[in-house]
Amino acid sequence: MPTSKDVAQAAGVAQSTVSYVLSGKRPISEKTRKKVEDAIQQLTYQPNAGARALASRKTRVIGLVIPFIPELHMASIMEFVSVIASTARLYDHDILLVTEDEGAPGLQRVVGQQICDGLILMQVEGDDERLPVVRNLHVPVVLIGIPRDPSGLVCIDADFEMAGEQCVQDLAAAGHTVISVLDWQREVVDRHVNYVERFMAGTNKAAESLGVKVVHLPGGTDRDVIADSVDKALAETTGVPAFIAPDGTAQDVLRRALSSRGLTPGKDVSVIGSASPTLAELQPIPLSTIDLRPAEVSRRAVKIVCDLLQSDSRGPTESLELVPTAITHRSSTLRPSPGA
Amino acid sequence: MPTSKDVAQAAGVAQSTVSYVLSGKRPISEKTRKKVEDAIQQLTYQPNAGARALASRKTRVIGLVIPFIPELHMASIMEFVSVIASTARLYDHDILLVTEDEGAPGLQRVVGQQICDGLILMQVEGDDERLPVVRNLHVPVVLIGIPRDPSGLVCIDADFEMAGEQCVQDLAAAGHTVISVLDWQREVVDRHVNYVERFMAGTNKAAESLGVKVVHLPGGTDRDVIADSVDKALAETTGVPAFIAPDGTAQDVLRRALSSRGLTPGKDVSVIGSASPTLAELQPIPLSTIDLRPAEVSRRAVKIVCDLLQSDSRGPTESLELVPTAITHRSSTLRPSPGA
DNA sequence: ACTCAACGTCGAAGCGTATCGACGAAGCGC
DNA sequence: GCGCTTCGTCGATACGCTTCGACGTTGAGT
Repeated sequence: MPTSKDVAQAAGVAQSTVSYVLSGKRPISEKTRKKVEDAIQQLTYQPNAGARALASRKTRVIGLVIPFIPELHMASIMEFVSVIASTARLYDHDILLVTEDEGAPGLQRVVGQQICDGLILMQVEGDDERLPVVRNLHVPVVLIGIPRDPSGLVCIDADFEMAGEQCVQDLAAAGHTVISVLDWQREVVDRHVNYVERFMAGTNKAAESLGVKVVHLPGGTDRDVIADSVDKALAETTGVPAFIAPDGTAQDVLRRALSSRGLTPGKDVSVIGSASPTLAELQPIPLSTIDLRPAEVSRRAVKIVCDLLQSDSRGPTESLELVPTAITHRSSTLRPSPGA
Repeated sequence: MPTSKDVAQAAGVAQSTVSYVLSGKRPISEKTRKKVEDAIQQLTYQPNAGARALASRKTRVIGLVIPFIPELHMASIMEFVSVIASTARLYDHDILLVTEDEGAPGLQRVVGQQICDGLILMQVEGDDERLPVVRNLHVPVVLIGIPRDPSGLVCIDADFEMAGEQCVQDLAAAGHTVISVLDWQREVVDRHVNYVERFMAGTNKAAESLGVKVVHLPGGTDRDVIADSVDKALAETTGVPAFIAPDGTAQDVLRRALSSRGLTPGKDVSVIGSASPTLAELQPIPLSTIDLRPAEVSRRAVKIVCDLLQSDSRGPTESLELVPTAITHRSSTLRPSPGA
């Protein structure tokens, strides 16, 4: 592998000049720049990341802590991961995977060994055990998800409360007076993942202001649980029943339960699921969805870390961003009745 | 951040001694080792990755090239990613994400800048444009998937041919004489991903030796396509129909098409889907599955790279490993009739 | 014509680790 | 008791880059 010294030699300049051509941190004459760039081309020189990191104290790597619990909707997690990795490249950074099972020590490891310049944590719980550690890490950390106490932390997430409101408003506008909301899986609820509560709060708020009734029911992927929830919902409803299934994993089971009871979404029942535009395409039926904007959340998370990295802010930072959500109508919900 | 020099000072030894304590590459007396380890503890010393990489010419990082095309079954991709990351830690390595859209230049980048010591590529196509580059990279590369010409490459994958055989054998044993196989999505088939062909070959081979009929039909997630395929299959079948859906994305749509025709899996139709044990749990019905062993494939891929890394083999290596698959019976298939 | 400020380039000093050769101290056989 | 190996430690150097201070060169201003 050629080094910058080889390039310097080939171009007839000093090694430091090569470095300045690459970094642009000092003015270089057009003539010299050309000589150096030609030499780089010819030798197919690429700077050594280790040496660069050692000298500059920047690795240009961001650690991404990913969850893998089957109860989460993996397709959507993957969308986060993928967009985060692509976006990081736009900022000339790379992504290092850290699995959630490494826990807090894992964070200390990658930061302590200076493998990463910053971190992004996914699936942050209400009282995440890693939070105290995060607060004391001297590198930028962005949380995807809002913990119970976000003080001293930088957080971003979809606006789940808005999402809840939008779903209820939408169904109310279509004439539904009783709306059933399937909860996330027990495993998720029990972790006090804050978005569950925010979503539910949104549905309640909208229900109150619109004078409709919202019924919360157990969700998940267990067939019997869902069947039970559906039966309860049907019992509570006089008109056309409506369901909101914000948890991606519950959608298939719900659809199945409805269809086995002879109910067709968009005809004798309304269903709003959750999916990004990308994933909605793959649904077995044209599902009306609430888009929780995983791609946008991912992009912003990366931007925030990179901005913090650049501003080199060592002081404690704190911020909270909520990304607006949006409903997309497909044929699984009733149209608003103009007469209503 | 403390350095090894600080540790040396605190322990009253030379810096090189600290290094030898950590690496174990030279004998160290019990007394000295203890002093050094205490100092490390006290200072919470962690070696600097950049400096280590620079001096040792090893980064302890493996690049993982991930696909993100919606047509793939993302939940299963995520299972690969997650297991690969965890396994890498067992070998004291980390995983750097490289997205597929960086293409061949992306590989040259991470290897050229010496960000990684080795690579794992997922979703390798039959005539992958990256193969010529891979052959000339002077680092270990493991492909998950088998290209058309695997010469000079190290490949691993599930044994899709075995999987195809097992599915057909199983359904034949349950008394089915006509078996319909849903193909992968067009987008996947058109990329000549080799596992598609291997799976189909397996089904044909078994069909021939068992004297049953295998019908190949278009798959994917398009409702109309699947509906069409189901109708064709039903027309071809006299007894109880049987379906194999090796592509995870097609399963939901297939189930829906069957149920809307009044067919119940395990009763008047047999269905074998594809899922790892982890993911099978989350299916809306107890689906009999072919397990394509993503976790095992992942573990072995990591092991192979790490072994190659250790043996430091610069010479061209070539190998091909197939991981045996297995069928798990749940209630979506008929039981073998003892009288048959 | 002379001063002074850019401008462009160079040399050298680190950054923190791994590793090689050297060297004193023991332990062995004869 | 002598030379010899083995053990345990040290000092020095190399790894490839960034960055700082220094220095020669121009061109503008007076």
